[in-house]
Amino acid sequence: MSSNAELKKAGLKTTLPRLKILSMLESTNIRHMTAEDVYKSLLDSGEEIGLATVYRVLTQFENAGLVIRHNFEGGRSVFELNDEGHHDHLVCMECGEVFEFYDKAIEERQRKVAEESGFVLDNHSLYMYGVCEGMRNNGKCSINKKKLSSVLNTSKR
Amino acid sequence: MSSNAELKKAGLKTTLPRLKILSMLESTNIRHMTAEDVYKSLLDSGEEIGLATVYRVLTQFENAGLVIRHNFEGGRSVFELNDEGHHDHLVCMECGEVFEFYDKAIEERQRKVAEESGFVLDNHSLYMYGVCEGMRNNGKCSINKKKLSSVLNTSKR
DNA sequence: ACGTTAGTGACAATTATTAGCAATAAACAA
DNA sequence: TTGTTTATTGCTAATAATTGTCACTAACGT
Ligand SMILES: [Mn+2]
Ligand SMILES: [Mn+2]
Ligand SMILES: [Zn+2]
Ligand SMILES: [Zn+2]
Repeated sequence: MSSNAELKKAGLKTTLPRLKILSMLESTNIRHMTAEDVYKSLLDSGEEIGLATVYRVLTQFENAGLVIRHNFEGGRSVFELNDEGHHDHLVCMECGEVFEFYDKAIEERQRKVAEESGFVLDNHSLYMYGVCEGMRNNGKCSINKKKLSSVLNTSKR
Repeated sequence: MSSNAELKKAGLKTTLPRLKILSMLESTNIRHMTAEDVYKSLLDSGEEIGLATVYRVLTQFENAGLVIRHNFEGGRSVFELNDEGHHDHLVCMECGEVFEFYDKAIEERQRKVAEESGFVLDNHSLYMYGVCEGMRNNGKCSINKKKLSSVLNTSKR
């Protein structure tokens, strides 16, 4: 489906900034970005969009279900396109690499726990932090460090 | 063990502010508090401690393993005493109530997933968000709302 | 008690994010 | 198309949470 149609389906007027942000998210090879990452990425490709607009649009996308917002350690929000189904995250504290996974057993147990506690679940986040194989073995990760910097918390950047 | 000894064991000089914060955390019936909650709670009991000191001390406690920092939805850090063992959290988005749970199966699957991905795990956080039974049934929760306000994100307060 | 050094308190500075508002640009009917 | 309406944008200013600075104190060891 075209970005244009995606926006329409989400009930959002198809404006230039929204189109640019959405198609950037769809074409980038970095799945998890902060608002500022998005802003800079657009700047790099010659698109001038105000930072405030980026924040606004990302929040609108979140409410529309187009993107997912994450609160990894470190405080700032990280966004990813909501294209694949639900999954959870493994974050390397050394290089910032993010591995995604889905574990049926975990999801089922979560439902069970919520049910037993009388909760009606809306959503959940499971973040696991550690050190990836690459960083342990040869101190270098398979993916571009610089680009992923935003996932690491401030003290480590 | 006395708060005094706890600090010593953690390698922290036993100062008045640290003692007050630690013993407050040990005696309060609110397990999850923001830095400002801690600050105000101390003020209420007549203890004057600078907010910056509260932030500093909580971070020191975190590094020493005395407290755990949480990043629930909404952005701000929430702290709890690291006295019981590890557990995960169910947060009610209506009233802010926090339920704690521990699920062996989930923990085991997490270890498995990490291992398979080549990660050496350091820690993890599993937060589930929903609506608790009390809020669904009669719109009122079993615990003091005002005191828990800090757990809810800004837009809902 | 005394001196050394880490810790504190008040306040300034940052960082991430949001609010306000005049200028634009979609949508849509004429 | 063109004009009208109204949402959206791009500044910039404002907040909220947290951290940095630095002179003043208070622990700790002697
Ligand atoms: Mn993801
Ligand atoms: Mn807890
Ligand atoms: Zn999950
Ligand atoms: Zn757990």
